[in-house]
Amino acid sequence: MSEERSLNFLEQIVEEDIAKGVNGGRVHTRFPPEPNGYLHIGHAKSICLNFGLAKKYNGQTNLRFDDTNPVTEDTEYVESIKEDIKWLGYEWANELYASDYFEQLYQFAVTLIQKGLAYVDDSSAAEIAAMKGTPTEPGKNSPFRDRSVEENLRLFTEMREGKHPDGSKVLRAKVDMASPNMHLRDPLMYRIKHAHHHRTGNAWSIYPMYDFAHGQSDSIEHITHSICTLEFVQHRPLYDWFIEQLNIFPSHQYEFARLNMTYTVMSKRKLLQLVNEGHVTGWDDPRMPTISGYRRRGYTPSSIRHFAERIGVQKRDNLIDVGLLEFCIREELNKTANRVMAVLDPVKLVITNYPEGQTAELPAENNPEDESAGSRTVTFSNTLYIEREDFMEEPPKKFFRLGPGLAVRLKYAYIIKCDSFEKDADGNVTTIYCSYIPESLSGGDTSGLKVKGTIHWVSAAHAAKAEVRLYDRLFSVENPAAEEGDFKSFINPNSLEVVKEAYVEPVLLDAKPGDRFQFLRLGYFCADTDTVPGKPVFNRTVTLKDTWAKEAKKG
RNA sequence: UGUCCCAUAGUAUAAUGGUAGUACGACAGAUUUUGGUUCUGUUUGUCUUGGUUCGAAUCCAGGUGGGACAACCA
Repeated sequence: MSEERSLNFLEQIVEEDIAKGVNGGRVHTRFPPEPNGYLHIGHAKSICLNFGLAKKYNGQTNLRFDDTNPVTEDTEYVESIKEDIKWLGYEWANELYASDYFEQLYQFAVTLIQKGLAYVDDSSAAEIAAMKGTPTEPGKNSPFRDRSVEENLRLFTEMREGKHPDGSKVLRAKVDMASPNMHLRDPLMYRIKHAHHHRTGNAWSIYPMYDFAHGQSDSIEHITHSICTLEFVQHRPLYDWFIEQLNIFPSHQYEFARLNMTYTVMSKRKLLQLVNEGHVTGWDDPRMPTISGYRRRGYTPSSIRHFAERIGVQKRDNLIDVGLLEFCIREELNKTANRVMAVLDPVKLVITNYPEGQTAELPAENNPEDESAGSRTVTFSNTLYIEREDFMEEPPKKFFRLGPGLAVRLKYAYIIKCDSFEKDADGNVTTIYCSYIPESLSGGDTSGLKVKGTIHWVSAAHAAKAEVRLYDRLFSVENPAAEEGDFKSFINPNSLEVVKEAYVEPVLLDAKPGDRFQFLRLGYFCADTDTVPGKPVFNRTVTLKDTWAKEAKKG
């Protein structure tokens, strides 16, 4: 019965540790965001990894905000991050903040000073950078490197007391200015910032650097497996150094490759730019790769979790095809979304042999993949709207839709044949005239006729109106971050098309924000938060697979 | 002229010294009252050169290629 699935490299590490009895077999992970932006799909990978690992091995996961830089952080971000994690379906064991440990971290720093392993440096940022050397040249010792323990203690106390201005002093670890690892060249531990912190207010005028806070925070929480992305590989020796010198709980860090996805960008800095410069409407714009963006777009938590599972985890750089994410949401929505008819680009169709004013309520199944979804009725009449795209004046050979002399089935209704059509002065088709076959009604077809195509429609007199927002990829190149020049110059100008008045089945008037549907033959749509009673707004989550579009493109 | 990480179909990811498999994509066909879904089939891969071994994607060495590191950011 056991499912034979191979383990990813993190699961292997955890299983080996459990087998060896490391930490008594305990597994405790954490997800450590900085509250300076919204979570994106790359964070979702990390969340699924950290929470998923703990869940699988009966462990726990902390949510810890690494809030060590008061000037970029905000409670708005804290709240959005918590909401997104919950929405993804995960529960944290403890909600914690690096700022909870500020006093403890301060004491750690004092301990290092006392051991002669940290010193106050009065050099400017530029001087420190200059003395740092380069990756291929060793650095130089700071002239302040050999201050006495007493002087260091006094100055560090004064820094805490706010007696020195921003930038005038820092506390550095005394490691090795000649180390080939840049992060070991006397890294900064504390800097002076007379800034208001979202949780500690004005209590502190010094704040620990990430490198001095992160590893010890994991240690304080007794995190067993500290999982992060590849760029921190070379920081690990420093974290291990602090842990060893302070003789505290040895958390171990393991690194994986961050998620990259085609046709999008995945850095908070770039996403912030898109928001601030108005290229999108906000962090939750449905075109954004943020979790809140995907939520608004109509993605489900499970589709994102399945995506995270399918992409796997490794240490090599990757660029995942966004098509895989789309596959994951289609796969789910195909089974769960009710079908409904909507015409986005309408053209009028008149059935000349169907009595004017007569109507019929025709049964329509809600979901062919799920019988329990039941059925509804749709109103039929002699005047309909169909999709403009479903009619061609001079159709090519394999066009299985409407054209002069061609026949199609109207979904849930009759087979019709096109007799004629009218155009306006500009050459646009204005009305299509058809005749219907009375014996061909769906469910009781005795006509013996076979048609290749079935199209969707709505009755002109009975249709409701809705706004529909059609989204396409935000960038027009596969890997905007890798292109030369400003990534914003690769923004897809057609990433959003708004249909102000689409004609839809009246049932959609009752749609509530978050409700998901398949608009037959068009795609999956989700009622937007802008929806108000009687005036629905729909976001296109993803199109259906369209083999005809592909065929047509081939020409 | 440094240190570290990495290298398997188009994209991801397995195979943990013993038959190179899976998913997505692509292509072809069947089914279909959604050109959807479903089903069947096809296609394409171990960066390179040596070494160890009865046997190497896997272990070792050299090369090549990609990535990371010089924020008082995280």
